[in-house]
This record gives sequence, C-alpha cells and structure tokens, in this order.
Amino acid sequence: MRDVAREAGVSIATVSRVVNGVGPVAEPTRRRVLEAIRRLNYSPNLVAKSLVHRGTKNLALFVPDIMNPFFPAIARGVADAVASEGYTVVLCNTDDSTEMGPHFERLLRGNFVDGAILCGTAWDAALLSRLMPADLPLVVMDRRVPGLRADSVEVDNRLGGLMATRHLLDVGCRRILHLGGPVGVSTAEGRLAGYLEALCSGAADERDAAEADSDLITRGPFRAESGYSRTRAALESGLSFDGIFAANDLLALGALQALRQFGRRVPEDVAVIGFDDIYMAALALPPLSTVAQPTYRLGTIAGRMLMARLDRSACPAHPQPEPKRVVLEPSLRIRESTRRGRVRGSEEE
Amino acid sequence: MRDVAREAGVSIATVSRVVNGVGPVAEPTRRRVLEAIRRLNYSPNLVAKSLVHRGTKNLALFVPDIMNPFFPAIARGVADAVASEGYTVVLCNTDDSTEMGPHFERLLRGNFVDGAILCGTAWDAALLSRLMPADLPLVVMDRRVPGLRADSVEVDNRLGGLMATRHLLDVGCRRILHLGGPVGVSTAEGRLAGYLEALCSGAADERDAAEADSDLITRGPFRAESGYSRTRAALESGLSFDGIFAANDLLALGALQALRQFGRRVPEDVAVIGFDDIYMAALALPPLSTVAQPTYRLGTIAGRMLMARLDRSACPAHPQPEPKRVVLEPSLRIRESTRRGRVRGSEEE
DNA sequence: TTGTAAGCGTTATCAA
DNA sequence: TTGATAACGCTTACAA
Repeated sequence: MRDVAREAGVSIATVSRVVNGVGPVAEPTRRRVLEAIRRLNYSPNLVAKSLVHRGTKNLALFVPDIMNPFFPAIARGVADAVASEGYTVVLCNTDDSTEMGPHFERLLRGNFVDGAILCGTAWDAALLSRLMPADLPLVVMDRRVPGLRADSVEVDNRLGGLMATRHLLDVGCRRILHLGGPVGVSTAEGRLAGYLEALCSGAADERDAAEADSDLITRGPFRAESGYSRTRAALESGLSFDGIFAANDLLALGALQALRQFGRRVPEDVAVIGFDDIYMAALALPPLSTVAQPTYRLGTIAGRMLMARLDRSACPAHPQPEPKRVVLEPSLRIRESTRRGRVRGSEEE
Repeated sequence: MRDVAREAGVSIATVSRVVNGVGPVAEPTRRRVLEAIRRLNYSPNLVAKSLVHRGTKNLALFVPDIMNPFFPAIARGVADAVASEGYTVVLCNTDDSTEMGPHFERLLRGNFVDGAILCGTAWDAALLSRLMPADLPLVVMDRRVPGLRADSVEVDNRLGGLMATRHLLDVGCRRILHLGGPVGVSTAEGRLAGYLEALCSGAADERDAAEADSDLITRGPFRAESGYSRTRAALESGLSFDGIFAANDLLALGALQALRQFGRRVPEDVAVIGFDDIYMAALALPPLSTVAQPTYRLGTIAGRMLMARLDRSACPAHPQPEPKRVVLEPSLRIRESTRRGRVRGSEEE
C-alpha cells in the first residue's frame, strides 16, 4: 500500500479511500491511484483491515461428517444466504469428535471468523463455552444443545420418526428394526422417540400386534458401515423383522447392502426407510424411501439467523433478544424400498 | 491483552512472553499472568499475531464438488499431513465454477491463508494468476494446469482409463459406452485417452472387433444425474452397447439407475465400471467395479508438498526449486458390476 | 480534496 | 527478568 501511494504520488490515506470508494477523492488522483494499483498488482491485506474493523467477514460451518452428503447440501444453503452480505463460509469437518481439534478452536478464538454455525454436533453447552469466546455469534442447527443460549434451526425429528414408522406399519410391517444414531445426539433421540410413539399408539388401534421390542433397537454412528454391520448382525442372530427404519440414509444404504447379501428382498421381505433424503437415496437400488429434510432451507435459515445476530452485535447497545428457535417439518418421500401392499400418505418421486 | 497485563501488574510484553512461552520470565510472574488470563478468559487475537508474523497457519483446500465424496476423502489426507506443523485446513467448494466466486478470492488475496491446494478444478494458468497473488504457495492436485509453475500430484488417469477399458474387454464387452467428464478437464481427458488406447490396441490383436465408435463417447459434468440422463438417452436412442466405462463413480451410479429402469441387467447385459472408488461404490447394487485412486495418499502428498513450499518461502534467500510433479498409479477394484465370464487381472474387494 | 497521525492487538528489539 | 517502543498494513478523525 505504501508502494502504491509512492507510485501514485499520494498518501496512503488516499489510496485507502480509493480502494474502499469512500470519502471524497478527485477523479484524476483516483485514476492515478487505480493505475498504480494495477501496475503493482496490489491487493489489500484483509487481515490488517479486519484488525481495524474487528471483523473478517468469514464464517465457519462445522459439520460432523463431511462424507455424508447431507451436510454439504446444507452448506450450499448457508453460503447462498450470507453471500449477499459479503460473507465467505468455510467448511470445518469435526469428524464427529467432541474435541473439534485444536485447529478449529484456533479459528474461533483467534478471531479468524466472525461467527459460526454448529451443525449436527454432539457438544454440550459447557464444552462449547470452553472452546469458544462467549460472545461469538453462533447458531446451532440440526441439533439441540441444552443450556446454550443460541439461535437454532432443525427439523422435527420426532415427527419424522413417527411418519417413517407409521408408513412402515401402513405397508404391513409388524416387526420394525430401528437403526438408531448415536446415544445422546438429539436428532437420533428424536427419531427414536417418534419410532416408539408410532409403535405404542399403533398397538392400541386396529393394527394387529406391531411389536416394540428392545431387541429391535440398535444405536451407533450415522455411517453406512454401521448400518451394514448392525443389519448383518441382526440377520446373523436370527432376529426376525420385516421392516427397517434407519435414522439416516447412510445407515439405510448400509442396511440395503446387508439385506442383499443375505438374500432378503426389498421391499417384499423387508421394507426399508431412511432419513435425510440425500441424493444417493434416489440412486439406491431399490430407490430408498426416506423422510426428507428441507436441507437447503435449513441452511438458508441458519445463515440468515447468523446475519441477524451479527448485525445486532455490531450495534452499540447490546439488547440481545431471546434466542430464536425454528422447527421445520420433514416430509415423507416414498420410493420403491417400501412400495408394497396398501400405501397411504403422500406419494412422490 | 492490555487488561491481562494490568490485572497481573505487568507489561503487555511480559504477557506476550508467557503466552508464547518464549523469552525469560520469572516463575512467580508467570503464575500471576496465567492466573489473570484465566480470570479474564483471555485468548490471543491470532489475526493480530498473523499481521506481524505474516502467516495465519491456515490453508485453503479448493474442491469442485463437495457432494462428491471423493473430495472430502482427500481433505482428510491433507488435514492429517499438515496438522503436525500446526496448520488448519478449511474447505472451499467452488461448485465447478471457473470463477470460484469473489468470496474465496478474498481468502487468498486477503492473506487469510498461507497457501492453497487446488483440487480437480478447471482453471487455467492465466485465470489463476488473475485470482491470486503470484507468490502464494500452491499445489495442484488431481488436475494439470498447463503453464502453471506449481507442485502437483495426481493419478495416472490415462493408465486408469486403459485398465478400466481393458477390463471390460476382458470380460467380453465389445461395444463400450464412455461416460466422460467435462471437456477440457485433464482428468477427464486422460481417462478418455486411456479408453481410446485400449480400444485401438485391442482391435489389433486377438479380440474380435471391439469397436471405437464416436457415438459411444459422451461428455458432461461429473455428476450422478448426468450419468443417469446420458445413459438414459443412449438407451432411448436405441444405441447398442454391452459395457459402460464411466469417468467417475458418480456417473456410474447414475448409469446403474438408468440401466435398471430400462430393465438391463448388470453385469449380464451391460457391465459397468467407474473411477475413484468412493465409498458409495461398494454400497451400490450391484457393487460397482472401479478404478481406485489412492485418495488418502493423494491428500497427504499434497499436504506435504505444500508444507515444503511454505518452509522454503519462509527462508530469506528464495532459491525456489523446480516444481515437483508426482504421479501415482491407480488400481483396479473388481466388484460385481463387471463380474461375468472370463476375468483376468487383479481381483479385490 | 488531501495529508498527518492515532489506533487495531500482537511481536520483537533494545535498554534498563 | 522486565518494560518501552517501533513495527505489521490498514482505517479514520481531524487538520490543512
């Protein structure tokens, strides 16, 4: 910048003014400066700038598993929502670890980002407050962090679990294996709750003896291998079941694989439904029924919430309002993995 | 920091010394400072620090399509390779756009990152030099950028294409549809070259009349939908083929879907092979044969190359050595989508 | 319309 | 062993 100033025969203040387009500057000088900038191929050092402004215009999006296409899909929503305000979002994969590594802590504590979106992570409020400055604008998505004062967006997971399980009951399943997510992760718990609710309320009415058997419930990581190995174990142990509700699509995809290896036909012998509606679900064989999350909207809403917080924390007075909480509705996406017998409810795809 | 200094009754210089653990500082003062830091919940502003050190210890990894699990898998390799040197890597999804958006340009030009890895992107050297400072340490992976002086790692794509196509010929295919990647993307071009080479050399020897027909070659984005729609179009147009070599696994997955909809059996009617070996390949039905890339190694090598550049650009004298170029060998991973008739070559899974 | 100078939160050099 | 103080590259009153 000094070089540019010298080259153009002006002061660095003037250079700053033309770079930012603020303040009065005579057209001829502006030209000279612009020309000098071009010649020297100068570009402003934004980290210095952010030191002055206390703001980098960078945001971090933390996801637990970048290999699960659900999260990248959310990232797009976030990026689009914040782009108009000039924010850049960088993706940080925590690999499901509660530590999130010393590396990403650096980004937060070290002021490299102005705010963060925590997505599908299993942190609790206490841990979180150790990891990041208390005043860092935050939004939590696809996850509830009890005791944390922060905005949040998520889908109604209990409702989703209910819809999925009811659907399986509707197509005639009586013993439904549940491939659950990790214990203590709110999305997994919500989906399980919906599953149990469907079975209990179902047992009462016309449906004959749909069973809620604790042998039918397994918990584990949200990964395809886990779905595969848990289904395989169930099959090998001789457990009988005619439906599977997987707590996410990756688990369901793994289940499909195991069922096939054991010669079980889907949906004839076992109907399978997942959760999320990642693009792979439609590509599976048979195409996978699933509870679709409004992925892109989740992202945009989270992005906008963060923008709102950021605006407010920029204000002199800090009348930080109560944390907002928005809950979106999931929707059934019925495909061939459950297409058999009497189906009622929405048909799509 | 000033507050900490006051609280501990020392100068900010002393605080800095204890924070960084450099320079002599009496044990009692050290304690006092540490205590003050704890009480005030202070954490150093790393952007200020990076202003004086000219280095943020952040790296950017640009990927063209975060929804393709191949790239996230690479990210892990990179992150592991650079973690020991204290670097954090942030993921930037360019969505295949040549522009990479004004947002990521900010990261590079604005000194938010010390270096970058460009992965699978379709930029050329001229464009690149417009987008980033000329002296930014760079490594290019899974892609050749002609005219760019930068280290690079990639797999031998021509060889991979050759292996895939030869394998299809070996299992008896005679008319092989090629679902190619985008025109002008070096990986796509390499794989196509291998395909053509296999067909040409094949025609000469014992194989009867394997045909290299330009109708059998299609090009397009590296996406599942593209594989689906191109295969569907081929099927609808009545084109005859008994094998498909897809330039990546996503394309192959889409192809599988289309084949199934048209009642073509895999591998009996059409054998299918992909490229990359993303984890979804093994989960497909039937499990997808593919040309496996050493994904993790690609990542670690790229990471280490960048570390080496960074070390060197820190040196006073800048005897920047010639760019290194490493080419890894792919390997055939044969699964059921091509399992038929006489197979020769490596069998894995 | 332009320049001077004080700061942004650090580190590093030099004296004390 | 510690404390002033000058950078780092930029913005922004305030003066000129």
